[in-house]
Amino acid sequence: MARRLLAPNRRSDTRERILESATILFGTRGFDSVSLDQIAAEVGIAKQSLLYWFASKDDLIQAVLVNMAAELTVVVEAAIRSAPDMPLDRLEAVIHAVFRPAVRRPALLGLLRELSRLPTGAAEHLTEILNPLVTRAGTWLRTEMQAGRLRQGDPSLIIALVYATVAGIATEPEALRVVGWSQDVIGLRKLRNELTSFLRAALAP
Amino acid sequence: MARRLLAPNRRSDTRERILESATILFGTRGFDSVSLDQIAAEVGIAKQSLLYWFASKDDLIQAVLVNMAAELTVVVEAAIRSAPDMPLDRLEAVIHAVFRPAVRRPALLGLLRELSRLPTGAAEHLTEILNPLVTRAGTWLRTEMQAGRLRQGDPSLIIALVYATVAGIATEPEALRVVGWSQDVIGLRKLRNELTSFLRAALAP
DNA sequence: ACGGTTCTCTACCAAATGGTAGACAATCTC
DNA sequence: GAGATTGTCTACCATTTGGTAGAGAACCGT
Repeated sequence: MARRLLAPNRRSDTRERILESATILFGTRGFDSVSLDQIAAEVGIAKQSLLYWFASKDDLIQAVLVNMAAELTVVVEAAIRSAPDMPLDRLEAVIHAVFRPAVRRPALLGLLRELSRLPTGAAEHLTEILNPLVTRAGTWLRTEMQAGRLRQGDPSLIIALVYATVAGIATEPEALRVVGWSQDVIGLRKLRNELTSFLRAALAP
Repeated sequence: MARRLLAPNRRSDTRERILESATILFGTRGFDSVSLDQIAAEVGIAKQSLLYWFASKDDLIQAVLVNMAAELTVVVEAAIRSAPDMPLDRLEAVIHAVFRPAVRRPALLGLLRELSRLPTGAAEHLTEILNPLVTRAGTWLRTEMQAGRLRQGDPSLIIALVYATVAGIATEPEALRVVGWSQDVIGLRKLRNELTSFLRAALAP
């Protein structure tokens, strides 16, 4: 697992390309539904070359998950830092930030849905990365509520609402289609705008 | 596929037991991650007995989906009919109704998430069952809004919000755990209550 | 030029998967 | 009671899966 650290990687983006393809495939079709052969074919290499970079499928899954958590963290942290100071405006900025990767790479959030398919405890170390993010958002919301700049409520619900909406809708266009909704009825951008104005109405003090 | 219609089924609940086990397993772990052997073992029969009742895995999946759609329809329709007349109260009643199967059988809603893993068009006939449900809810919300009994907004968002929250949270306890939330922080019942009061705040005229 | 490292490949394997063929027992119909 | 139907099973099969063994090419520092 630390092999990569010992060897100076000369010039090979293979590992990154594998991670990228694996993220998309795993996120859209699930861990169990995607074979190493398919990922390798997508990257354009042989399966055994893939197994050179990642010792096993589990290894690859772990790497993909850590990658995803790090990427989400960067996006959200940046949004929080650079957002305006008014709580509702900042909330909107964060929501926009969360929606952005969802729009461009729905697979990223699809990975979160895949966590339940892992053996128990297999994603434990993700907690270290994602928990601070959620905790920080929660304490910020609570502070604003106590300061009277947001209506009282449960910060956890706000976060859960945003997460569920983005993850649930962004990664499930098929479920929406089956229900009879086209992308016109509830496309991602429209959904984002509706959600923010909705939260504004619900949270204005 | 019509074999069952020709033969009068004497006394055998095997088919129903298979459907029940398959619903739970498919809904929690996904179509591709569950083998016919596992389902058969859960029911307590041999795989070949399962294949006697359902000609193929695809057949079984289709049957499970139709079953799910019908069950959801019954629950929601009943809630709409027997709910009080005040729009916010009725909305709350419907939300409670949607949460009920999610609490007792999260797998039922988990099946909706699985739709995206099906080959394109494989779940087309589900539209006939589920679309009327969603359409009906949408027109009702719109009517109430136009009558001034609910604040103006996009009915689609309300429905999407409720669906995403229930489906996203109910069927993904693992994702919540990874983020660092225990069931205490955002258990289903608490979430349901928070969501309804939240919607009340946002939708009161 | 040479020995070692890095990287990709072909060939192969054991296990699991969806599915078929058909035997056998219980039950129903007449 | 005889024959057909219904339901469950054991045995088997072709394909796919994750993974191993090891050969060979390209590149490195010396």
